Amino acid sequence: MSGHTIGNVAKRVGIGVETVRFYERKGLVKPPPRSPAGYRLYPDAAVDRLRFVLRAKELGFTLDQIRTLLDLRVGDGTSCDEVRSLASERLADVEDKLRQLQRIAGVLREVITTCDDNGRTGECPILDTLHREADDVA
Amino acid sequence: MSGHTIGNVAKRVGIGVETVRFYERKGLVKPPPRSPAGYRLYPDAAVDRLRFVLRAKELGFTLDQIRTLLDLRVGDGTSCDEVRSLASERLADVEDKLRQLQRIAGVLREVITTCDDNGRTGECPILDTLHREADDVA
DNA sequence: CTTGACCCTGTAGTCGGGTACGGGGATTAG
DNA sequence: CTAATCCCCGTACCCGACTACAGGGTCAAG
Repeated sequence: MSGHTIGNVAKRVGIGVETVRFYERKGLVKPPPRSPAGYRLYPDAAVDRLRFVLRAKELGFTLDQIRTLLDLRVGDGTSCDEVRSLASERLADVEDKLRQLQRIAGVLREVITTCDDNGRTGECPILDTLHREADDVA
Repeated sequence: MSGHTIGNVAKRVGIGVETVRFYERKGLVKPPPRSPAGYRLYPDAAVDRLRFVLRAKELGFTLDQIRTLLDLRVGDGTSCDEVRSLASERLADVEDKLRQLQRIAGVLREVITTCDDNGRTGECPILDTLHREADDVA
């Protein structure tokens, strides 16, 4: 009735049931209520939470970092100051990643258009571009 | 004379010598010339390349992906079309990551300012925000 | 000409993040 | 009723990315 089985949830987000249980052990999804027979019965929110985990993972966050991201909601024992400073730390990480990615995106665009113009790879100053990029950041 | 020893290079970029050799085995840095005694002697470019690897890793690229990024310069045997399509693929990845990160950054900023306004965590609709975010993306 | 800080090549161990059993109950379709 | 399919728990295994030896050569300082 109320709640999706683990297999159902797993299929929705495109991962295995083992992985969902693994994330539960790691504290990334909270243990859901159980059916009389002991089956996990997930609320809809669990699906969203799992999707969030997967996206964050794609972006290079570790499971630990993702947990602290999600734990920002703790609410009761934690002061707003703590939450804010945690969030600020994460925001700084994220903004740094954004800057780096924008550089890489720029380089790739340059590579692509440069290649467009002349037909041969030998003339594409790709590694040079990557080098300049690397120097800039260094 | 011409070239930095592995330890020197490793210290400059802030990793261990073992890791540099590991990256060489993985094809992320090309084998440098050797001294008569067999010591690796790296050109300055190697330092840049290593820094690039580290940044890319931070951004959630696997070592394999980073290698293909760096191999874009191959030049001789590869056609410009190949290079362009590789670069386009990577660019698509990168742009996707950028979008996701921008969302997360937005959520974090919202969390921070919301927390600013009222003093207590219980009132910060943080998980709600994360949820809305997750729903949007779904 | 020795001592200490490097370097070399292996190979083995670690850690994060899963993935795959094995043995056993629950549910549901026919 | 029974077979297929799902779920439970626990343990063991796997892969990517390091990290740490072991055993031995090199080099600059004193």
